[in-house]
Amino acid sequence: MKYWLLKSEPDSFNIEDLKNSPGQSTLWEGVRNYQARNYLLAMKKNDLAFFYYSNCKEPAIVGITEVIAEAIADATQFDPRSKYFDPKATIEKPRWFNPRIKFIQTFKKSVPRGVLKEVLPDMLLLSKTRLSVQPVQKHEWIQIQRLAGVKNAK
DNA sequence: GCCAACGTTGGC
DNA sequence: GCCAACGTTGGC
Repeated sequence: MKYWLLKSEPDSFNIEDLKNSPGQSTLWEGVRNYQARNYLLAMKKNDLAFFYYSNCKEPAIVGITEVIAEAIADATQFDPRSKYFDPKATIEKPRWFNPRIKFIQTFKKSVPRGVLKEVLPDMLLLSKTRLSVQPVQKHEWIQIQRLAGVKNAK
């Protein structure tokens, strides 16, 4: 099983929005960066992902989601009215794929970027500023849950 | 709101 | 294929 981190701007889609979605799940659409794309393709069912708030007052990891379906062709790439439309993508050869992720929990105590800098200074999140999907190491995963005060961590 | 980092585009 | 120009991300 692998661990991931997904960035979202809380003004556009936050973890409450995910919780309130049908089935408490959503397709992770709209990523148009090749490195992130490769990570999205590598996200497999049962993998877990942190939900991170970017571009906001207090950037932080706020909760946990689980991958429940993998590598679904991103519908927005075929839609000329979508801002994510990709004229080079075809139904036969899609270029962009989504995992479906499900809400697991919102941390009672979110873990701010500032704390991550102190405790886990080597995290990819702190150096790869523009990568919206990233892998998380197991020891980082465990440590962050501890910082968030999660009991029965997995 | 500023601006550094960095990915993408397009002319040559 | 290089690289300047440009656009976006995202912390601060």
